Amino acid sequence: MPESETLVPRPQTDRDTWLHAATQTLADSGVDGVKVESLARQLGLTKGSFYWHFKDRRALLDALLEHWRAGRIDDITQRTQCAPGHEIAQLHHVIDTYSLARNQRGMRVELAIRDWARHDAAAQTVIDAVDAVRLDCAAALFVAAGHGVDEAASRSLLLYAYVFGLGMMDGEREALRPAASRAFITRLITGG
Amino acid sequence: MPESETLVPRPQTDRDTWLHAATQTLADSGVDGVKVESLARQLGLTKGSFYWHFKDRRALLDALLEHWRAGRIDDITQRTQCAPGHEIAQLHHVIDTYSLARNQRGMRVELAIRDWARHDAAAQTVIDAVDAVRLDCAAALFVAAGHGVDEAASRSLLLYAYVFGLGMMDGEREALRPAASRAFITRLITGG
DNA sequence: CCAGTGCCATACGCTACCGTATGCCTGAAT
DNA sequence: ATTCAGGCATACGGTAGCGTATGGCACTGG
Repeated sequence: MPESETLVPRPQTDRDTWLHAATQTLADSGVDGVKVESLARQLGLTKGSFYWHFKDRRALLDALLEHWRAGRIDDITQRTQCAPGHEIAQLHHVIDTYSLARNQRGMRVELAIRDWARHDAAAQTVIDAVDAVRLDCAAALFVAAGHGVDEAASRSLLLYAYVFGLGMMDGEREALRPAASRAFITRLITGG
Repeated sequence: MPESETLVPRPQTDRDTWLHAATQTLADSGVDGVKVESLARQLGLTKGSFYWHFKDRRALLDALLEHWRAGRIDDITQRTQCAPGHEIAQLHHVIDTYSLARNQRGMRVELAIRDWARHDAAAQTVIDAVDAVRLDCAAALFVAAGHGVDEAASRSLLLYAYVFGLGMMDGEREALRPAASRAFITRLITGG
């Protein structure tokens, strides 16, 4: 990843290296797997580097949360915009995006953070914020498609509970589910 | 907890004390929170006791998994039997059992094990076995209610993905969801 | 040529675990 | 009463991780 076209003399570029490695480890092993010395070994560095970029381990975790929050909210607002009349198709696309296990890495990060949030208030706050945006945007699409407000909220909740529940149950091997089954479920959720 | 009415001279009763405490900690803090010395402190004992009952920490975790597996499968087979003609009502009851957050402790244990299963093969095996039974039993109910086999499988998957996804998203505060919303979703899933 | 700062390595003390070795105590069998 | 095993405590060595202190090195501005 180049990521080298800024005018400013480039602040914190190596900080992002640590962040990226931490996110990867989070996805693979959960929060408790994100250890300073472990990441240092993995990056061919030492703790000396880490503690120059971050105050302590908690600062890394907080930065990770904030980065994820911003990225998710951007993604959601983008993905839930569409031309009038295509709302249901857009919702189908949202479901596919999550359950088709392309970008399965995103799902693993998400599940790791959700689990983390069960013991950590900061992570829970981020999850709540992201979920609120997600549910609001999806409900807006349902409303635009002609559903009532309450029904729109219910369907949105079902939609996200389903995709995350499926991500949790299916794990890697999602391709086993026949496409016809996924399509049936998608139609049931969206009412399309 | 008395638990003192057996005829046999009572094998491993204190072993179960460790198992129970471990399950509780698993629900509260995840697998990585289940530590031998931590549990010992919590029980007012020492490691000497633990290593008499268990070979090592892994043996405790395996026992925990096996205990959970057996309990779950018993529960499922019980809960999915019903008089002919009441299949959909029974499925509604299954959904309520999971999502009504009574026995929220069960959900926390379940989520902790599911997260654990992402890095541990033994836990994944148990999860797979339990899920297979769950999906089969639910699908059998849908079939008995008159649905086709494929649709029954799809609805069963949606049912459990929703229930666990909701448990993951809602966490503790499930009572916030209006009953009407839950009822709408339940009808959508079961087709009732 | 020198000072200063960004970036990193080395080395240290501390704590929390795991697992083992061994000793103490109590109750039941003989 | 003695023996013996169940059930637990104490004590030890070993590892992994956190955070700090400090030193080195490269580059840049003066």
